[in-house]
Amino acid sequence: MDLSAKGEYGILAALDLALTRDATPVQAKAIAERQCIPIKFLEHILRALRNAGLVESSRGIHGGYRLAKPAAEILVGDLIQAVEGPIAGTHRPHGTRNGSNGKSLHSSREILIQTLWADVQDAMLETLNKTTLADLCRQTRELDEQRVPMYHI
Amino acid sequence: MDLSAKGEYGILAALDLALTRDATPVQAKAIAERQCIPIKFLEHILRALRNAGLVESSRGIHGGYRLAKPAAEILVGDLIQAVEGPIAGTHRPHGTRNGSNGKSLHSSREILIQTLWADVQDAMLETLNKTTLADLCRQTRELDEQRVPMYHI
DNA sequence: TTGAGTTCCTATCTTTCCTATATGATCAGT
DNA sequence: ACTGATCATATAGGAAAGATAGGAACTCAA
Repeated sequence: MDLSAKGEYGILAALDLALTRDATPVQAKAIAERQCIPIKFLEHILRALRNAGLVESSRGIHGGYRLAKPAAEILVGDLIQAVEGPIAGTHRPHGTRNGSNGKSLHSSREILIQTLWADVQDAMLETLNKTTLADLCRQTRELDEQRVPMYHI
Repeated sequence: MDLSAKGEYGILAALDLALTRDATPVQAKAIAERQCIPIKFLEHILRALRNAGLVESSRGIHGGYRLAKPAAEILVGDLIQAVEGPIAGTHRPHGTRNGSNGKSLHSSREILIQTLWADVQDAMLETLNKTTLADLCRQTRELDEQRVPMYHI
């Protein structure tokens, strides 16, 4: 039950955009270098974020990416789902593969498990949606403040 | 974020053991047929459940499996973790792969994400542990009672 | 208009993990 | 000793994840 690389990259990329408050858009290349993400892989992730309406892009010589809304309005669950696909509603119990007959003898047990797992997914989503991108920004700055001064003394 | 076949099979197998109140142990073959699980695959799962101390086995001609404790004391989270490995404490952020130097520049962001995901795992586990095997038994019987009578009218 | 730099898109490759199977060893009872 | 079950390890096959390749489309500046 690990977080996928895709998911982690998505959060890191969005966090990078949120922390880089700049007039000009941020280029994928810059994000890739700062966050140590393979550039070609990052392009897919940024496209997913863009298709989900979380990020805007502009092309051409001074192109790049920026957040489509304030960081406080972007939930971590939005980022994960944009990149990894929807969390809920994808589970097909192993008995539902027969296309023709809808008999499904074991359905009661499978409905049970399906419901149980739906609860798990809800809990995951709820937890992810407790944190906004703005929260992550603040926490990042707090952590950095605790660390960087160590090297200045 | 689907439930793996392993996880589903594990729950189904345990549920089968719990519902089959019998003096003699239940054989893997019987479980496999009832729950539509490939027998050889089921053997792995039953072994995992046994190693976790959730199930007891006896060999020989009248061998088979039975629950090692009352169904009310077996949590669904126990079943899942027995079969799929521990849910928490496995995540390695993608920057922690360098064996030698412990500099880890991006550590603040990665610690952040790691903490966030730990919360998600906790939420999953908490949800899974809200239900015991005995609960699943009761729910199964309730669902079956609602269904079977339909065919008797 | 041309060229450079960027995003956008599709396809492919590589690796890892999941599912399932195969084979045989080990054990218990008749 | 024979039968029928669990136990253990190895491995095949396929799906998914991770990463890469190549070029089309677009924007702006010189």
